[in-house]
Amino acid sequence: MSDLLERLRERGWRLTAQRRVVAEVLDGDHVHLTADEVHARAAERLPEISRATVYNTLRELVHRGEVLEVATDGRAKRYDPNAHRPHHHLLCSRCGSMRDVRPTGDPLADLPASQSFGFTVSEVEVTYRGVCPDCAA
Amino acid sequence: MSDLLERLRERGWRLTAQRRVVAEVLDGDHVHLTADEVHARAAERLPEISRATVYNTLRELVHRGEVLEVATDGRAKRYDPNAHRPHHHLLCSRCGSMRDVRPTGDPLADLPASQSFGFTVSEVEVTYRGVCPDCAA
DNA sequence: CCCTACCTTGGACAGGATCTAAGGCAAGGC
DNA sequence: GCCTTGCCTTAGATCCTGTCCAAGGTAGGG
Ligand SMILES: [Mn+2]
Ligand SMILES: [Mn+2]
Ligand SMILES: [Zn+2]
Ligand SMILES: [Zn+2]
Repeated sequence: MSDLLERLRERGWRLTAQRRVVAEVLDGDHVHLTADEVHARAAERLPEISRATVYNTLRELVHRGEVLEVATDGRAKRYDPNAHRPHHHLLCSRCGSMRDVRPTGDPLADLPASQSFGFTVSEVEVTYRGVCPDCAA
Repeated sequence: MSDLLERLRERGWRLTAQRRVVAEVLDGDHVHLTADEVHARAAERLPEISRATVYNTLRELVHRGEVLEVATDGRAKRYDPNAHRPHHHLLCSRCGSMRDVRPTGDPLADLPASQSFGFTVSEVEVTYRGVCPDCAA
């Protein structure tokens, strides 16, 4: 993730301790943390970091395409560092845990022109719902 | 929609004027209203109806499977009376308007077992994003 | 080492949605 | 028809997520 910070710094981003810990927290596979979870984990390393800064940093990382923002139902949005390899999600309807999945096939191609209603369609998001092994036990 | 009310009454639902107007407002194709929009339209017919009752009624209709609840990013949830014919959505990323779509193919079948992570997968939701004709103009 | 534009901070604020306690009313039983 | 009772509705408080603000702090180019 440090190459991410380096990349952003070259684009004029100031490298602060707060941004560094947020980036460090957002690392790994199948990571889908809420803003408050990011804040809690960042605060373990940098206790004085504020909620506002976490929100600001997440918003900018999303805006620059480095982090994905995933809305799940009524709950808080989740932040996903795995933004560079497109993927979809498998969501446990009991506990809310998420896994990354890469289904076969191209859903974008499955939308016939007769169903486009004049929209310029650019993106498709697929969410599978089910019960995870832990919740099924 | 009156058969819906009749069905619910038989299951012990009290038939009140408030519930009737909410059900009347939620009728038609491509209908995806927010709770406040439902409230506004219901209030045209029944001015004293409260926001709380609209929320209560919507929650119960969703819980009984008569109305779909669709979460769109950061905005308010939308309520969709077209719950009995499964479908997916095409969402304008500018204005938030939605259309019902029925893509070809079965995305559930596109999730290989190797990608299921032990989940019991029961449902899939596909959201196409784009720009609607009005917003493109 | 300075300067300044950018960044961080706590707290106020806003919108969506839920909860509460008090009074209202649908509908079954007489 | 009218009572009764338990469900329903209501206004307003409250909660949660996320944004905004004004004041002070600091990264990093010169
Ligand atoms: Mn992911
Ligand atoms: Mn729909
Ligand atoms: Zn689970
Ligand atoms: Zn639009």
